[in-house]
Amino acid sequence: MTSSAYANADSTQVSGPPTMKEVAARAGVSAMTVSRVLHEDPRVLPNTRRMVLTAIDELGYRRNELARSLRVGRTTGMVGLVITNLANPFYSQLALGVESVVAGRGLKVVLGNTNDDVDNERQLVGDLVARRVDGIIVVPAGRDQTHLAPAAVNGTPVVLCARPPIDISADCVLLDDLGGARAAVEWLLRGGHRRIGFLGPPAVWTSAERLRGFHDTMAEAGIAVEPRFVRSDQRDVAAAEKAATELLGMPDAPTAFFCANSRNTLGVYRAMRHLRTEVTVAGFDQFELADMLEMPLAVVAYDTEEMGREAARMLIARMDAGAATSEPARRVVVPTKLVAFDAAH
Amino acid sequence: MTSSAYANADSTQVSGPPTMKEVAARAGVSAMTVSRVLHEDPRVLPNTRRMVLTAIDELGYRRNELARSLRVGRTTGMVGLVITNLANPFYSQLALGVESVVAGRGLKVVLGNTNDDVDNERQLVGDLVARRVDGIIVVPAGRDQTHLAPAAVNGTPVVLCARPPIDISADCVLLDDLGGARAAVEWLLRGGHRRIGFLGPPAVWTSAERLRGFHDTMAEAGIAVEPRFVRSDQRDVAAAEKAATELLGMPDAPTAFFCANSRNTLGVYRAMRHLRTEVTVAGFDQFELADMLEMPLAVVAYDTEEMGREAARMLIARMDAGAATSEPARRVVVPTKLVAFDAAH
DNA sequence: TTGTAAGCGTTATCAC
DNA sequence: GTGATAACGCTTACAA
Repeated sequence: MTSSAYANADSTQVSGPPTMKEVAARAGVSAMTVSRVLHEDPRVLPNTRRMVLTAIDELGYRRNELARSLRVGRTTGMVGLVITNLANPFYSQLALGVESVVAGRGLKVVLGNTNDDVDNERQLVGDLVARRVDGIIVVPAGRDQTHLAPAAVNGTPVVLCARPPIDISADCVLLDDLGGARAAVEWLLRGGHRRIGFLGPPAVWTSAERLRGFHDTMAEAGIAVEPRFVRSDQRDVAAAEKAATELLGMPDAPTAFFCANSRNTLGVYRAMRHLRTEVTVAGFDQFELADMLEMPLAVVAYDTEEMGREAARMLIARMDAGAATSEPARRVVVPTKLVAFDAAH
Repeated sequence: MTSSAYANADSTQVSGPPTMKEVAARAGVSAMTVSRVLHEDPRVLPNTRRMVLTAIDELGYRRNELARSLRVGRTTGMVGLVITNLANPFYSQLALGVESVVAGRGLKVVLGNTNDDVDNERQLVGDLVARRVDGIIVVPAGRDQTHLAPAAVNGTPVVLCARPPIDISADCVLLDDLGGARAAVEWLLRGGHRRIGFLGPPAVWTSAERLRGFHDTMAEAGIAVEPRFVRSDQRDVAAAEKAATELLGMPDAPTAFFCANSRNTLGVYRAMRHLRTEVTVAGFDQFELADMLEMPLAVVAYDTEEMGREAARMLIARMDAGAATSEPARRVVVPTKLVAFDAAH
């Protein structure tokens, strides 16, 4: 009957959420008995139990999980997820995958956005460790990963995502960037293309790998890559369109492009439409309407959510093993699949 | 010199992260002095300070924020964010907005995904309260919001997002669903359309409002809405395409559609292309390539990230005011803007 | 079956 | 300047 608000109003000052002691007092028992009821200890008498439950209900009591984990030892039921940019669908799908696995274990996700800034990342990770999360999944922003080393995080399990560990030992889940790039470029080569351009974002590890795949595959086919056809600092569609327009305006322009992400693919499409030309594109990332574009197109598709799920599984495995384990770091590679679309319409 | 790992190895058993007491012992001072150094208390002697800092460094010590918030009172520096589906760009942008504001205050975001299930939501919110988050932002999944009432969350500040409070008092940030819908339908009417279809997802509040805007505007124009032209259970693009195809196959088919979200807009576009017809569409949600579709199109655009930012601002205002305040619940409406594209290409 | 005491890691308060 | 003590809310170990 009495709501929590009224119950609190008894005291002169609002005193925050009700505590176990208050419940105990109201039920006329000791705090331990309340604790036992909460733990479904079968030894408490049905009567006592009922009184405690009533008091809990009346006060709107909830056990303080912070205090609990302080006493009972080390596990807080929270895992940290440190990503570079939530607005990017890649990362939000990753987050979804992580969340789904982690929630299945009753764990919560504490989120951090780094904007690809290593200092933010260092700070965030430090904060998560200070909050005693049970593990951390991070998409590392840069080459400096010293703050992710086991010693730096007091042994908190860490799983890297999308980019590999550098100078530290840690589990990681990677995408098959190299394989995907090769498949894409081979598709262009099979189409008879020889003058192929590359468009990508500034070189984080991922796009560097994709560029490497481009170079390797071209080299193996005995085709020289023209440096003027390689552009890799387009962060958004507009920049990509501009770069594509420039390349397409060159003498002996490329007849095809390999794009390291969907923003660049979209940029080429826009450039092509505006110039009323036709080019062939193979690009990383599946995207909405890819099959409807009037352009010979293939995309490198993959399951981002699965990457997140796998990262979460690896993390949980480490957590279960306890910091004690010194199993060598694992590395899982998520496969890619080339999906080609007809230009016909 | 000595790394945390080695320091721990002193004891027989790995004993978790180093504590303040261990730092104190190593520095030859009391725990209080360590605490004071951490608080930059000017009274500690430079020498003592240095010894403590050294010990901290050697042990890789980090203050336990959980224990800290237990002692120092109520604030954990975490806010809960409970959304329905992270994979939906709407929610990930929302999350980004929330994160950016909240991070500016040194707060962390604890994430929860409900999949639009009220039971999940209830559970999640309960969990967050048990973890003593300082506030909660939630996109409520259903009409039953009793678990979000102030009493149910022990007075933890709650801000609702995208959907209004029902039978409870709470701050909220809404999108101008009604206004956006009216603008969209008016645009179609100005284009001379009379037989207009409606396509939308199953009726959560948001799409119900958009449907209401459709009906209102049609009624005011003195045009009868044909029930056979109203379909609202398309959850994805494929279902939307199917529905659109059916409507377009009817005798006296619609010449235009108002779509309650981008998935339905995309479905119409696909149907149109496959049927080689032309229809006009006005739809909620901005999306990539909207300007490139060969179809007379207008979209209702809005700033999702700003919604998140606003929600975070409201929450922080409540948190600062303390649970004590009984200011009436505030309601902020984020405006929409109609963006029309030329079909010309 | 239930209660008491001690302690998890930190800090406010009051001594020294 | 620095330290002892108690307390935050809870639970393990032991006593009654």
